[in-house]
Amino acid sequence: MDWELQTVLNELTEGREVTTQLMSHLHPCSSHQTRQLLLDKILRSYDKALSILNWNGSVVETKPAVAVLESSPCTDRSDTVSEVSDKKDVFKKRKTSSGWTEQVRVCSGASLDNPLEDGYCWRKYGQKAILGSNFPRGYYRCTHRHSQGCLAIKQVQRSDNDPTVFEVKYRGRHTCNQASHFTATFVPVSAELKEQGNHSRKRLHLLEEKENQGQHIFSSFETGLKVKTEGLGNGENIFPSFSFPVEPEEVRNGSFVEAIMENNIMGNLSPAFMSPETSESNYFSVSPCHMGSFESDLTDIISGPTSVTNSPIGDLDISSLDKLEFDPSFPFDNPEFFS
DNA sequence: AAAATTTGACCGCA
DNA sequence: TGCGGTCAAATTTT
Repeated sequence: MDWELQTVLNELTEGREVTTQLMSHLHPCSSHQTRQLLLDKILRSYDKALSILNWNGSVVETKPAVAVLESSPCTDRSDTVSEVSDKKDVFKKRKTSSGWTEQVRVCSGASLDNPLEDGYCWRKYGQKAILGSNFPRGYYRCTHRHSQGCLAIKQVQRSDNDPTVFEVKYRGRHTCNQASHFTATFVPVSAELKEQGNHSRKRLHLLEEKENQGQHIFSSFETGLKVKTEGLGNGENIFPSFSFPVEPEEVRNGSFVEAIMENNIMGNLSPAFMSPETSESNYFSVSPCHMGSFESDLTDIISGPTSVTNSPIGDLDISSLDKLEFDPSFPFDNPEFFS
């Protein structure tokens, strides 16, 4: 069966199941948070299904309003469109709004090149030399594009002005399970910290360790990590990013979440990982001395917001419900989180 | 063997 | 026609 059709069916089915769950939670004893989570879950499922059937549909409407650096609006001719239209004429997907959901500037002195790991699994599908740029632009799409119909893509390009800076542009929405998993984990953390006056970043960006194009030049003299978030100057920074020293492997095998929980919620998170509360540009660095036992293998830890369209609320899924029910320390009782 | 990356070809838009 | 974005075969990595 066509993967998109299957995805639509799955999402609609899930929406129905979650709706059923919600019904059981309409009892007065059920918490408001739980009901809210279920509602968000439902909306997310429908949103995903609709986004496949019609790109111009509710996706745009339900996207969190996020300021975007549309420095290089691209055409609407994504591979998604062509792939889909090649397979099924009934699925005509076109975006009316061009442009990238966000742009993140990521600095790293350790390993500077290439795909910036951000908690999601990306598959590189192209690289292009850009006119006027010293460095090529890498094109990535979500690894789960075909398996789960996740349409998120990103571009990574090293800055000409500052070669230690990577400009990452995200586009599309992470609808894969991976997205749900991460947002569900991080958002509450952020909410709690915000409540306390600290302001951490929600998302992770980890630099991959690949070396090419001579980035060793930089890695030899700088190990500090810096993250700069841009394009979020709408007053409400929906993507306060979050940085954390975790090896990419941990991200992929799932232990990453545990690491976050242990190091952040359990109170071991270094203040260095906390981002200053600036609505326009979040910029902080992580000194190697904060990395503790991680530092031997950890060459890069970079953080930046991930796709704007990954609404933290909307991406919550059953895994977050599990946390709600089984992890008393999880700050779900924070009203801000559900607002 | 499977997954991921590389890289030249191809395509559409300006 | 050139450029940016994507495709897809070949190659590399896991």
